[in-house]
Amino acid sequence: MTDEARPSKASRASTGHSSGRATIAMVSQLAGVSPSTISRVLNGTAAVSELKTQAINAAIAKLGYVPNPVARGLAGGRTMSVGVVTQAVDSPFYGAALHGIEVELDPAGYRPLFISGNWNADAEANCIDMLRSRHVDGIIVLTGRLSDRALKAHAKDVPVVVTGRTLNAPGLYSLNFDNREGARLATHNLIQLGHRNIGFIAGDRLHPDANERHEGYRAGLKEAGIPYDPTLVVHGEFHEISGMIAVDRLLQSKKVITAIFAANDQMAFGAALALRRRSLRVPDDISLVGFDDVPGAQYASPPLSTIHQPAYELGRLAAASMLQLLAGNEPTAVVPAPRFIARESTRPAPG
Amino acid sequence: MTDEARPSKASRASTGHSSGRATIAMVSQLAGVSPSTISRVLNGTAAVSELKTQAINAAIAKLGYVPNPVARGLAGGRTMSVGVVTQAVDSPFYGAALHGIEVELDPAGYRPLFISGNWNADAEANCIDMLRSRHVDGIIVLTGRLSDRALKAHAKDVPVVVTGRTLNAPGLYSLNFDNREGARLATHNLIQLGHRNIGFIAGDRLHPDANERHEGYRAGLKEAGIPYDPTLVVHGEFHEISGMIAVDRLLQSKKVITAIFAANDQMAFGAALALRRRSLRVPDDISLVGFDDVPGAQYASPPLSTIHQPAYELGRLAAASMLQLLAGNEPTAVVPAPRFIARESTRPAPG
DNA sequence: TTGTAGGCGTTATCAG
DNA sequence: CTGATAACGCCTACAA
Repeated sequence: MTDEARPSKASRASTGHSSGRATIAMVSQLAGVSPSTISRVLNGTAAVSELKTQAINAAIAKLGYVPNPVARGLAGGRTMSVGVVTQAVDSPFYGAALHGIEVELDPAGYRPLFISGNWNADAEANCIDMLRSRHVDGIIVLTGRLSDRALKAHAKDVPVVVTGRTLNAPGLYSLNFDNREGARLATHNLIQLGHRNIGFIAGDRLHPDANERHEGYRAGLKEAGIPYDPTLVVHGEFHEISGMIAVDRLLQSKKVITAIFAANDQMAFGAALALRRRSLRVPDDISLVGFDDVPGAQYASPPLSTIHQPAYELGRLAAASMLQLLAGNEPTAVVPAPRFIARESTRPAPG
Repeated sequence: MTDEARPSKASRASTGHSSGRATIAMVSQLAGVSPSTISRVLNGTAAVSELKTQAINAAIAKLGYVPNPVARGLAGGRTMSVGVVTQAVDSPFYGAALHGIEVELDPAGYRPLFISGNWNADAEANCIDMLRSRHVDGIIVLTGRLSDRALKAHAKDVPVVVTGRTLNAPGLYSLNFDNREGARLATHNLIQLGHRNIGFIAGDRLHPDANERHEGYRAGLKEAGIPYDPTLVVHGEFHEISGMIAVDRLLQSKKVITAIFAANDQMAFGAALALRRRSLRVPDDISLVGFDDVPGAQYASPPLSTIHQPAYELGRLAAASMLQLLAGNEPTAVVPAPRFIARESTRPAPG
């Protein structure tokens, strides 16, 4: 039923393969108009008489003509593709963002070209070079480590949208999630539940997000008048094992701890497992809060309370902004504020 | 202004590349050789004298020349990109596979062009059309719903690698993971632990994998002489909620059940949560086994026993096979056999 | 408003 | 072995 369902396309001659075969020259002949005029109606480059426009559109429809992006790219026009520098195609977080980008770009006819930078500034620079050699029409950088300067430089040649930082420049738009506020919120909620001895599993120091979240933790403590105790803070590297190790360290310190806030969900999962190994129950013995709200958080045992980071949405916004930039408009997207999602890994502090 | 902004080009130590500004014409001039000859050494299209070859290579290095893939594509040569039709960029499983593809393709100079088919045959057909209009050099289809016939037809024009089915044709290579054997293995292991009343949470009937896994469950039962009881089987749709609902249904039947085998990890997580809600403990009261071994399985609470499906590896193998096809060789990749990963969600049956 | 001519950077097809 | 000479399919002056 896959193929039979498309008799119109199947009936077309040649290879039996549909799109992309017809060229502008063929349309030109069928419509009795010069190729340039066709290009004009296609790109809205100049006004074309109503009559010819119709003839052209008819011919295009009849031939099932679709412009060849490759030729377009060579000719200096648009490739209809936007490069996306991500950090890891796997990773629940980036995966969702990429999905959002794809969904938003698609109806506009653009295709994303994903490429992983692997948290490495040099690699990212290469990625961008590669994307530019491929003539992408725009570049979206998801939380890269590239310098602001480099980004601005690229923005002079091609529209750039970057997430994870705030940066203004012509042809450049940035979308920044408020990590600090998110972490403050998490801490605040724990405090509201009566917790005062809150362990913090921080992220990789080299990671900007990690530092912002750390700040947010301190801010949350401060506004409640709780002194910041460095011995309650352990640094991890954003993956599960870090969370497990962190819990061991936290518990070794013999300090009283009734809650733990991990700088991302993955470390929170690791922490949950480590606690389980020590027969400490979440949330009965210790409350636990994560950050990101990855897909798995909702169905973890117990479901993890966390700060929701709108990854999918962020992807869509980044793509939408790119589309606006491409259209010569000023992007207007605003990143949603962090939200605390109360699930079952938190409960009021004892006493 | 574009170029002045990059004074550090030479100072970039390691990769020392510069973005593809230099053209073949420039190399031609510097080396005192015709463009065609340069193309020849670049593609190994024909033998070139040692002397000129060196001059050319020197010029290329000096100019930091990198061929323009777009122009290449137009000229009928290779685009150096291979299309990848996946089902969902997010999804831990496909994410890992995509990563594997990217890693394997990269050193060969090829770039993957990802596009999601969203489990829809028509959408997949469009994806492929789009990829072809973009002149990709090859197409990798990850477990699509496209008909075998359609795939074979495409393989006539461009190399195709497909996973999730077994299919032979010229220019086409398939990589199939043995789902049936994996499910048999899971069932077998549960039986080895003494379980005889094993509930099965099956997957979406429309999904080939689901049916194969269902068969494997039956095979495992049969080889142990345990009769297949349809009331112990509930169909889900491969996501967590399905797992939760399935557990409810399974428990309502009032049958004795000491273990549950879910056709994928996500449903297993859902099942774990539903059991928790009913105060049934895993594995103390009920053993649980999943399928896929997604990244989160290892750090779930408790860590989930499951069948390891080598997603990353599969991606690499698919890409490697594509590279072989592209080189005109016969692929030789073989998918690793399923393995049962014993973790902490299973234990011997009571009694 | 429209057509013509040239070029984008490579590869392929010819002759030598 | 090597160099001209066409394409590839489209866009953008320039001219009409």
